Amino acid sequence: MPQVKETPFTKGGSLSVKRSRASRGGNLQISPPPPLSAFQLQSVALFIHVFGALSLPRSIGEIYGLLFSTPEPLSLDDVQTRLQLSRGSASEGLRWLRSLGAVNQVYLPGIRKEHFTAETSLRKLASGYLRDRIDPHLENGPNRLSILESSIDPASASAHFEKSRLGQIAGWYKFFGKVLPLIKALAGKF
Amino acid sequence: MPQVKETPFTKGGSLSVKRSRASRGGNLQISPPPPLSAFQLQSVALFIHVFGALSLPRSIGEIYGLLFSTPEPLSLDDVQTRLQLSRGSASEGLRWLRSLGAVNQVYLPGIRKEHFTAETSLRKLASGYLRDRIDPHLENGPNRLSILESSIDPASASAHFEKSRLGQIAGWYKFFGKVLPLIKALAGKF
DNA sequence: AATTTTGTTCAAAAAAACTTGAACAAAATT
DNA sequence: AATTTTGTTCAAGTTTTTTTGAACAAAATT
Repeated sequence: MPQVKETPFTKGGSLSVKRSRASRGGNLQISPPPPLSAFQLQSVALFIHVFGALSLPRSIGEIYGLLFSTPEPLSLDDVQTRLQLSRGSASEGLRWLRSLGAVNQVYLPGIRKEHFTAETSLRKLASGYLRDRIDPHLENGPNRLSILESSIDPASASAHFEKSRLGQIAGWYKFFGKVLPLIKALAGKF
Repeated sequence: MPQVKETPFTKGGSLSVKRSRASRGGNLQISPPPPLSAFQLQSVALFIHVFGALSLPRSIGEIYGLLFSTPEPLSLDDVQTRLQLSRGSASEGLRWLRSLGAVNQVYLPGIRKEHFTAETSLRKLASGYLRDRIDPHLENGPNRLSILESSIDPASASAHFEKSRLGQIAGWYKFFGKVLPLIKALAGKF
């Protein structure tokens, strides 16, 4: 049954990082990754947990946690080296966070690399999450309902029961149709 | 990056079941599993999808979908044979659903096996889910916040920034503390 | 009290999700 | 236009989650 992972990083006091290495291309000279501050480490742990509650992968929590706890915008490379994760994870994780609106792209004058910061507005975070992860399911609702409806044989003995179940589901969709906008609106006030 | 599985069962028209067998103990005589009606099959598909949106396992969606679409209470064995899943999955899935309050236990006079029906009250479903899967994280909030707070070195240059982040998170917790009860209350009206 | 029925548990197997890193593409610099 | 820098993609590898099924436990029936 479903549950949230518990790892060294997630537990209160742990202050070290534990992943296997990746060093760019043929780069022989690796500058030592800048160690994370206590605040950064705790933030990363916190967000691994929070994102885990939504069944999102660890790397996403790590990345958001790092950006959240760092005043300056960070580049892909910064994220990769500081969290010791692969380029692939860093890239895809950042992209996912960006698409959700949880991470902002910052253009620094005179610097080529793209840089990123954490979006902290609850309104943007909530509406991004709902838009990307929940709304699509609701939009499918009417379609799914009609498929279900067409599977009822009106002549059968169970037709009455089945129609009442159908009504039930319709009510649920209505509920979410009302509640989600409400949540988005309320999030704007925090 | 995170996504929802797409399987034969999940797609619109598929009307067959596809899992490897399990037949009780040394039972040589297997009665053929009663085939699911079109309505049941579509319901199962629907709930696999809905539960999948919450990253819950397929078997949970199947079980709830079957109970939802069946007028009579079903026993563990009924569930197992009709969905062609293992005893273990059926047992654990039912237990999980029961603990959430999404499935009700029904005692049928004169019948030994426990029987189950789907709970369809939105209020009970929503509050069960929130209670089991979300509330625990919020209860941890204050604790996590204080850990984070204690990781700030007040003398450091970044202390100001870090404190503002801390305030941010505190605001988020407050938001959820307000919104969750509201959702539960609203669910009662549907 | 032996047997049968019913339900749970958990180690091992299977499936799904996540991560890695090397190959590729695109853009900027030399 | 060659080279370097930066970023993405995706097949293969790893880890985690889910499922299976056989062993066990508990209760009821014979």
